Amino acid sequence: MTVENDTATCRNRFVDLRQRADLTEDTRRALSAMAHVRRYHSGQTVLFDGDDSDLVGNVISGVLRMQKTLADGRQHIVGLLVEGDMFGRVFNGALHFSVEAATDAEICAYPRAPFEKLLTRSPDLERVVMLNILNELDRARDWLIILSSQKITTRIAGFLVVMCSQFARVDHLVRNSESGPVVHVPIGRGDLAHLLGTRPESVSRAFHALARDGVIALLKPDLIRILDMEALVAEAGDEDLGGTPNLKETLQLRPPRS
Amino acid sequence: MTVENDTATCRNRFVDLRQRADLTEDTRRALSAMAHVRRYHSGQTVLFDGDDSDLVGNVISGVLRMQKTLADGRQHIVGLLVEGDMFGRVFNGALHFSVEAATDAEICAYPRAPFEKLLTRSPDLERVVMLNILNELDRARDWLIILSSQKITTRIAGFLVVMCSQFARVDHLVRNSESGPVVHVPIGRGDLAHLLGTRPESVSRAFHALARDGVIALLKPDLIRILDMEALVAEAGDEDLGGTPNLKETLQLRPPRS
DNA sequence: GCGGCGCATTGTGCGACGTCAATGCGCGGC
DNA sequence: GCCGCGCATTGACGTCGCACAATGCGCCGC
Repeated sequence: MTVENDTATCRNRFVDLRQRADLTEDTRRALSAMAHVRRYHSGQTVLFDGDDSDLVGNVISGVLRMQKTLADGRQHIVGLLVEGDMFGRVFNGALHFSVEAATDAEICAYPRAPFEKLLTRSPDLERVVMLNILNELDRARDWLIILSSQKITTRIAGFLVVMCSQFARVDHLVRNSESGPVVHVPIGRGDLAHLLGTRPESVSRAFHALARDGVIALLKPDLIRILDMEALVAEAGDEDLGGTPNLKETLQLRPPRS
Repeated sequence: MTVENDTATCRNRFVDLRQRADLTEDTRRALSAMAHVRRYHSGQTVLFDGDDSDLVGNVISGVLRMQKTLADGRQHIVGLLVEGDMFGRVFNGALHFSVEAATDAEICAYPRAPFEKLLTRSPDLERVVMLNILNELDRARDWLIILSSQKITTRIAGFLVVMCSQFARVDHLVRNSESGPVVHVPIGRGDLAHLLGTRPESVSRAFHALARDGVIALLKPDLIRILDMEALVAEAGDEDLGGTPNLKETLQLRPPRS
């Protein structure tokens, strides 16, 4: 059983709401009946800020970014959505941020009204959605910790740790060589700077500072090999690694305890 | 109809889960049957980090702080809980932070298992809980925006704006005089510094810088009058004020459209 | 192959925050 | 009323990140 197979299994289980094993056959059928797949190119907007959107959905492939538009026109990224993540408003009004494709992306969309209706009468779906939102909340709080530091190197290190732990289930963690795991950063320096609340120049400097210290190696601007995970975590402020008690497993790319 | 009466009405509607008008009589009765009120003194721990807690609840009075303990012993506050806020894990495992009383506080606690059971068969409660979590998520994202700036004055300004908008429903917004609203900061400089990811000295400096510019007035360390809301919002980075489209109403302490 | 555009990187000066240390202030105990 | 502790505040100094620019690099269209 290779790493690739595990990853694939993982993806099958989580990526598509309609195929999740923890939903009943009835619920899956009802979801399938109302689902439709949409494709977006990098840069396209999926949902508009303030939009009283009639759409909920989950990401099938690619990366979406959630961003707030400030009054002065600047935009701040408040989170990334990767394969399997849900987005859109359930139950209450307008979005407080817009959702755009950070890469070419595929989503599975559900019209809101029937989705809510199904949600109300399907405890299994309710549970899945609630867990998804709670997970999202945990991720947001992890970001809070990362952003609470104002040393950029710390933020970058925290970002990389989160990429390793949270996104390991999809293929942003490309492969595990003898030198250490290789992380794929799915967004450019500019977006990353927005995400971390800084400037592209500082992001670049922080990456190269970590590289000089032998903590990481920059294979390409968007491909980073982690050489010294321990040092990276220390640089990230010795976080308790929040929602990932099984980080060590993840980093070794062991299959999660099933 | 005075401001105080509106506020009181508001509090009756939201503070206690058992009394919420958007729950059915049956659900309220079931909640009451399993509820028990607990009191905590400032500094006491309500829930421990990593605790596989069997408790969910909501705050009746006072302020709780959610904080992560880092590996090196430092603690970082990831959010505050005020009257009406819910806390605790629904459906899945351990907490990723501890919950402590920031002031003397009263909570209404429910044992987790029966609460979840009730949740599964009560769409009205499900909706209330889900909205609560979504609200929490929005608040976390507002914090993300605030923390994404590393200018401390901006963070402080953002904090004050959030205090005005999000906590206006409880009495942290003390009163509205001719000179402007007065905000009660329910935590000390040290905690505030933890919350904003900085040091008490910098918090102090930022407050006094805003005071020098005539934006706020420091009545007491924990009592702040907003003299120039427009300047404060501008200083906060011209945020779109996230989840508070009715901020202007709130700041004028008008009753919300019912 | 060539040119152009966008993105990443590198260099420099200035301003802001952290650190360390000292002082002021308020409140509760005695 | 007095004392002492904890918290808030203020000051001096070093470091780090931002602003502003310039340069290098890769990719795409022509």
